[in-house]
This record gives sequence, C-alpha cells and structure tokens, in this order.
Amino acid sequence: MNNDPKWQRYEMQAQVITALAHPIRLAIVDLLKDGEVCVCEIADRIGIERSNTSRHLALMLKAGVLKTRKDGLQVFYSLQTPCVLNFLGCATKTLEQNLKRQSKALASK
Amino acid sequence: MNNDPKWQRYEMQAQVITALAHPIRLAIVDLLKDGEVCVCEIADRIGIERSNTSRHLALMLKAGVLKTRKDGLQVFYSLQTPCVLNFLGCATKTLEQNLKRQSKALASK
DNA sequence: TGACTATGTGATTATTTCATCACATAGTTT
DNA sequence: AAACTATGTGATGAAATAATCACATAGTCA
Repeated sequence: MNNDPKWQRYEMQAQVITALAHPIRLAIVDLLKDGEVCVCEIADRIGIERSNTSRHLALMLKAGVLKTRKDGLQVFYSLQTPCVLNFLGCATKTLEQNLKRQSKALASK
Repeated sequence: MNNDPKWQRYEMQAQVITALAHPIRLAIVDLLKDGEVCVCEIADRIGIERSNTSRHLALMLKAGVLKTRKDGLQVFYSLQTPCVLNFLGCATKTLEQNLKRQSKALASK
C-alpha cells in the first residue's frame, strides 16, 4: 500500500487538504479571497499572534496553497490556487444538509 | 474571537474539511465516488484493518460527509455531499502547479 | 549608527490524532 | 443453540499538531 502510486497521490493530496483543515487557516483563505494581504494585517484582522500567523502561513505556503511577494519589510500573501475557496462552499453545504437532516429527525419523533 | 459568529463558522467548516484531511479518508472518498460500498470491501480494497476503517468512516459520518445504509450484517457507506470529490481535483491542480513552479525554478538557475 | 518594525524560527509544552489490540454486539447460517 | 461474520468501540501508546515565549534577521527611518 505504501508503494502504490495511487496511495502516494492520496498522501500528497491529503497534505494540500490538511493545509486548510484548521479554522485559522480557513479564516486566512477567506481573508485573501479578494487579493494579497500582509502578515501583520492578517494577524490583526483575525486576532492572533504574529508568530502563530507566520506558522500557519508557512504551512500553507509549503503546501502550495499560497504564494508571497515581498515589499520592504512586509510580506504579502495571496492565494496560489483559488479553487480552494470552493472548500469553504462545500463545507457550508455539508453543514446545511446536516441541519436539515437533524430537523427532519426531530420532526419525525 | 471565540464568540465571533464568523469564527464559529470557520470552526465548523474546519471540522468538515478535517474529515477529508487524511490519505486513507481520501482513498475512501475516491472509492465511494461511484456509489455505496460496505465496510469490509472498503477495508480490503484499501488494505487496512477493519477497525481502523470503521474509525475513519465514523469520523466522516459524524462530519456529515458520508451516510449509511444497513443490510443484514453489512453496513454500506456512500457520499452524503458529492461536492467533496472536488477537493481531490483542486488538490491535484495545486500539486501540478507546484511541480510546474519547481521546474521553472530549476530551469532558471 | 542606533532605534524601530515586520517577519520568521528554535524550544517547549499541551493537546489531538492515529493505529492497534482485545473485546462487545448484532445479525446470519448450520 | 452454537459457530460464524461484519461492524463498532474502549484502552493504550506513539506520533503529529498547535500555541507560546524568546530571540534572530532583515529592512526602514530618524
């Protein structure tokens, strides 16, 4: 299984998806949907420490989800693959369906 | 930040995405793309223990990504929200872009 | 040059996740 | 009823993840 090329693809894909599997990182992706933002503004807007922000950004950068542009002291991050925005939409759709099913389960009691 | 309704949405969305952030779980989703499959067949096709399979399935079921149908001794799992299949495609696109960028970086040395 | 600011990183600790073993439960078959 | 099969779950230990503090680096500006 570990030598299966199919398995290796799943592992790499999981690395990309894992890069989005955290509320802070989803907040960052959502924040970047309209264009690049620098680290300090990301930290301020989300309300977390800068060092922590850097780590989450580094993780997504490594996964290839984000890209950077330096300008003086600041580093601007933006989406490398905008299709990740669909993750948010699909997750929301899943949550809505869960609600609907729970309502139905309640009604039929 | 923790009381922000926006933040709570990110947390719930992250739970859904986390349900896919593992190579085994991606393999399962990919296996289910054409319809329901029972636990023992999932375990066999992927090559992992049944108890481990059950845990991964339970996690995705709880997140609302999968649904189940029982038939005698067997339990059949299928996709509750087929849009999660797009995650695989977007992850692949990201990986391809990473490769392209790395090739370019090599060529320009 | 020296103070300042933005970013990133090593070390540490707490938490979470994952795989496995043993076992329980429920339905099937003989 | 007894043996069997599919599924799920408690307990455990190993590994990965995340947050924080302290500090390093690099660029800016007085």
